[in-house]
Amino acid sequence: MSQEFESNTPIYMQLADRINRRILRGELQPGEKLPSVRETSVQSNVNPNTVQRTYQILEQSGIAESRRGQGTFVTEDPAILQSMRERLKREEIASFVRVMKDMGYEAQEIQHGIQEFLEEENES
Amino acid sequence: MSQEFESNTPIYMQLADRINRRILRGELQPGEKLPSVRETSVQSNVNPNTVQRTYQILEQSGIAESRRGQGTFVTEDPAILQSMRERLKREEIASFVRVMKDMGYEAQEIQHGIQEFLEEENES
DNA sequence: GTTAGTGTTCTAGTTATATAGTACACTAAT
DNA sequence: ATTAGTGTACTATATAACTAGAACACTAAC
Repeated sequence: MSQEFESNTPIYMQLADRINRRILRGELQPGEKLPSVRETSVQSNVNPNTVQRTYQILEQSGIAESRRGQGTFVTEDPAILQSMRERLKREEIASFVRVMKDMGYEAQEIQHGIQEFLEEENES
Repeated sequence: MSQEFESNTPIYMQLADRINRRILRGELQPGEKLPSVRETSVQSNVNPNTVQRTYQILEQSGIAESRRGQGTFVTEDPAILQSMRERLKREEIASFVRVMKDMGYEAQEIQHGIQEFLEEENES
């Protein structure tokens, strides 16, 4: 159970990221109910308050919806999920490319590095 | 001058990253002297103590060397720079790929996404 | 209307970070 | 020897972020 958390970034953000990705990759379906604040709190071994902040973030970003007395649910709107998936994809790529170029790598080297890595990963 | 700092990560780390990358991309040459703690403090508008921590990190990672009474210098050893460059490259790629796969993207989509991004970037 | 389950809010404490100020240690030049 | 310039170390303080704990508010089911 309960994966560990890194110390450098806030737990509620790490938790939000994890849930976000589970939704984006379809592991959690649109309209599906997330575990309650308290249940997640126990399972992840963090304070309910921390989970609450996580759910608050998920709601603000539009990917989930909290209904008092009922629970927190993945948004029903597949368009939101799709656009968020595209946006995050682009952001991740942009950030990655920026760092690589900042280290002095050119476009071709970046592409080649990725390709090489993916091939190696595939072999093992 | 003095670029701004983000609030989420420690200033001394952001500063270390910046200098690190300037070294890796050759903007700061092996053996070159970095500005003194106090000078950087003024230029970046942060406390000397914060700069000191930055330089301490750079020294611990082996990319720079501090000599009491003289200053802090980029390492003379090109092998260190080269291996560090390779290591960071690989780490960045691995981290990027992990996140992308975590969002549900397959190898091919990742490569394609990168390619697309780089082409767009080239046009503008 | 009572209860169990849910999200929400509030107050306080802990910790990490940054800063401030001062003093020390060493080097090179004069 | 003195001086100016450098890195280093220490203590104390302020502030913001994170976490903890408890209480509140709402909903659905019985």
